[in-house]
Amino acid sequence: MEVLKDEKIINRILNKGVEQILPSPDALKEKLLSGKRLNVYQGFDPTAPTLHIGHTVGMRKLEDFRKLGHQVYFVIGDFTARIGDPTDKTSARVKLSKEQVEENMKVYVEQASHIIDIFNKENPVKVVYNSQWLESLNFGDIIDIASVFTVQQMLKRSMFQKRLEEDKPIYLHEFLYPLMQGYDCVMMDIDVEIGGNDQLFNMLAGRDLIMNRLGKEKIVLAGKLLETNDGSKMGKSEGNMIALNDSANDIFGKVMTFDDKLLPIAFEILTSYELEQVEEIKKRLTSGENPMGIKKLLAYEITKDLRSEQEAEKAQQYFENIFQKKDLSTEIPIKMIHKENINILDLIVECNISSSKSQAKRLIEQDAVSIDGNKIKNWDLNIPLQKDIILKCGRHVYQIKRITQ
RNA sequence: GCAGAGGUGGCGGAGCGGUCAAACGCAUCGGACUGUAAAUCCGACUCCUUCGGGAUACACUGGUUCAAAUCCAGUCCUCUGCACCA
Repeated sequence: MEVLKDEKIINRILNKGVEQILPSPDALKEKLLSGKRLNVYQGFDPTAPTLHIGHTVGMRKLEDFRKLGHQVYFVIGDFTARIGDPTDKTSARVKLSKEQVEENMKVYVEQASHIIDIFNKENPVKVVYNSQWLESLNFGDIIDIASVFTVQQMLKRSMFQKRLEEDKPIYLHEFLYPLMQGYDCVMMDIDVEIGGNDQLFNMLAGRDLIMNRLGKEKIVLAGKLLETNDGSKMGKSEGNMIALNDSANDIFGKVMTFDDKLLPIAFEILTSYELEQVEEIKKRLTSGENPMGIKKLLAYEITKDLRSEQEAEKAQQYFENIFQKKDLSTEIPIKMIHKENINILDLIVECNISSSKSQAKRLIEQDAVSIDGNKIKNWDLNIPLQKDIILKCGRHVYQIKRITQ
């Protein structure tokens, strides 16, 4: 396949959502203009049962490279996942079993295909598993690789520093993680590696190794992370981590809980908006426009890319009806109950809103629960299921239907 | 191996014989206010309950006591220092 030099795409690769490019943006630009077909990759460790929205940032970049005709590798880090990346962890990570990892990676390619045209006819992406080469390394090979790095180099990492200060253990195998990632690069003869900025250290390790082994300079492209400099961010701990297997309604809803300050960065890294359009958004925000409307636009864009236009439209309607107009008549998740009547506590537990009856009881005491719009005050209430009812509990809404057998 | 310090709820971290389901902070969840934003305020935050209570919990296992997260013994684990350096 011929390599294109589309100015617009190249510009996007170099600037949009980029935190830093090493050794320099010019070095990358030069390679992109050289006409040579580059080997580009990002690794995804199957440590969780689903990819999340943070992963899509790199995937969009990969797609741009693919469009230009470069060879893109979608690397599933099935081996590295079992070791555990120490990045950002102030304590050692529990190692995953081979079975867990296999279970997790099942859906990764399918999910990624929403963003990357993996099976494109002209220029398909190569999906590879790093256990393919890492599993067969022997101790001699590993020592060989390890000899390229120094302990001082490893200890530079801030989270190792932190653990040293806190007298927490650093296990030897944790030093090996960047080496493995570096070895991936060598095996695929990588020209450009893409990853989040938190992956910088690991990616740089690969630079050293590939220089040592193949005598060539790998370019590292570190993407921006979804956070603001005052600490607002999206993540699991914020409760609004968007998993790629979330429903359209959930994706839309979770975006709506983003902190306003995240809007510009979110448009830049999570949507297909061009940088000029992102500037436009920023202007609208500073001009005093209600951020809510802009956030809806963001939610729509993200939902559309991850699902489809139709689903995004439906999700927006759902959101507006349920949460803004407080109209409970539109489509809401349906829960089937096989009984004629049910205790309110059991019902809440059935719907997975809370995991225990005690907790459900507390929710009722806190005025969180309503049925058909009426607040529930007593926890010993029996709910007759002669007709469908609407259960609302905090931000969860369910329509309850009875199944007659 | 020796010596010292230590292991408390999702996390950090008090408590050091009864009033401890465990201070305080963070995170989380509800409510108020809103835009399912932020900020702020209020409340909740082991499980079960016939709502009176009950059952488990402070690394593990035993013991002492009317009574243990708190005292004793053993076990496991972590950290620090020293020793060992094949």
